Amino acid sequence: MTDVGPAPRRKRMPRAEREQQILAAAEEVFAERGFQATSMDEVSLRVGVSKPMLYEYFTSKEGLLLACVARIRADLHTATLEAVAKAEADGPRAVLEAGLEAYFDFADRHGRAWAVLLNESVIIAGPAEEAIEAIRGQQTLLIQSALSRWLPSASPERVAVYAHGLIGASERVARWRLREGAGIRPRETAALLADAFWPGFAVAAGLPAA
Amino acid sequence: MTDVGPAPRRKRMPRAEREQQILAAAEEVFAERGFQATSMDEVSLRVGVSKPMLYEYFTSKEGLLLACVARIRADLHTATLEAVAKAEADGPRAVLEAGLEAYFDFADRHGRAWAVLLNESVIIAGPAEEAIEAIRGQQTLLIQSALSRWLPSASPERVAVYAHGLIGASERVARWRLREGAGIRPRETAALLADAFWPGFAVAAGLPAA
DNA sequence: CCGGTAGCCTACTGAGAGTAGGTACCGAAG
DNA sequence: CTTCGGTACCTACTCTCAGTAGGCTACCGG
Repeated sequence: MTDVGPAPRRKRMPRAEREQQILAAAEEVFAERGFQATSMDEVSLRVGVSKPMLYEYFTSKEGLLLACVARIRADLHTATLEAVAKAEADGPRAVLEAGLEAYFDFADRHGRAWAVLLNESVIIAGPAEEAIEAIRGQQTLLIQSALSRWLPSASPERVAVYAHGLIGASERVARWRLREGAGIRPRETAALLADAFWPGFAVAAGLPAA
Repeated sequence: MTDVGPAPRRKRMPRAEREQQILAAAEEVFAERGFQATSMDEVSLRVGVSKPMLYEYFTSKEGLLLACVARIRADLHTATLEAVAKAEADGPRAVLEAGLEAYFDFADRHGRAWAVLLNESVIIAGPAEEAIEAIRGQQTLLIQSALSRWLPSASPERVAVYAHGLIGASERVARWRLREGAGIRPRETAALLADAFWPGFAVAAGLPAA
């Protein structure tokens, strides 16, 4: 029982920095174990900070998840925006493809973290569910606005269905790629999915489907 | 402290029947509260049976969820099959639309139970995740086989992407309908989503996109 | 050098998943 | 009718883990 002093006493650190550390650790653990099987004790252990800190900064386990989701979604959002902006000049079909490719690429790079944080582990039933849907809503809005620019004559319902359909399709295809190992690259996947949707968009816009 | 005997002693019942009772109650509670917030105690209370029974029959909380998922998925599967079979004579586009309509209709009828059991609450990270994906796989296979009949010249990757895309799109659109109240009927929703996908299918099949 | 506060901790409570180890009931064999 | 076996069922736990109460300490401005 050679007790070397009362406690190791971690180093102090400004709040913002600690928050980032915690988020990084939490993202890891969530990705490894999934939300359900993640324990706050393990996260705190991995950061090297005590549990009440996590609650101080993120209120609850769901809060912590939510913060992770918000962060990774924001990254996804900017990545997509960037890709889309670059393709803008090449016309709508190129934009669609670039957006999809950015998405699959992002999913590839973030592996299970992407799957857990943005899809499966969205367990929550209460207010957090709303919050997560709200975050997803940004993405939907982005697509909806792009769509209604290209399809000015389409009804709002049509635009909504197309936008949500596109998002759902992307998510599920990305998930499939993750699970099957999928020897098919983001670029080709994007092209295939664009093939599925583009003719529909073209028809709705009154253009030839080619 | 007027204790009226040691316990009310429920009625005995053959296993299969009890299992159905339990599944019904569990589906209710899962739908109301979501997986996370559902307690086995509450389920057992609602069935009027003690907790160890649930574990005897379903092994774990995840096992119970899984059984619910399997049951509701099976219902969905037969509903879809039926609708599709009826539309078979009217050609592929009709089949697509009928399948989608059956899906949205099913989601409408089962409300939150559908959302929780088939989408959001799929929390699980371990083997249960696999099991759930496997169940979903049936549906994917169904669509894939239909697709490869209509698009005999398409590569397997293309068929896979289209199939997963279609499923993802349906799920997300159904979810959107559920959340927004969506004053748009299953029939019209199906037509819109079919509009989104059909031209792509037609192009892939080498037909006019009309 | 002396508050004030922001970052941090130990040590608890309570809820709920899962289990050990029985008891009551029923049909069949003796 | 009685014992035997099996199946449905129960009470009363354990243990893990989210979340909290309450206090200590390092650092900064005055």
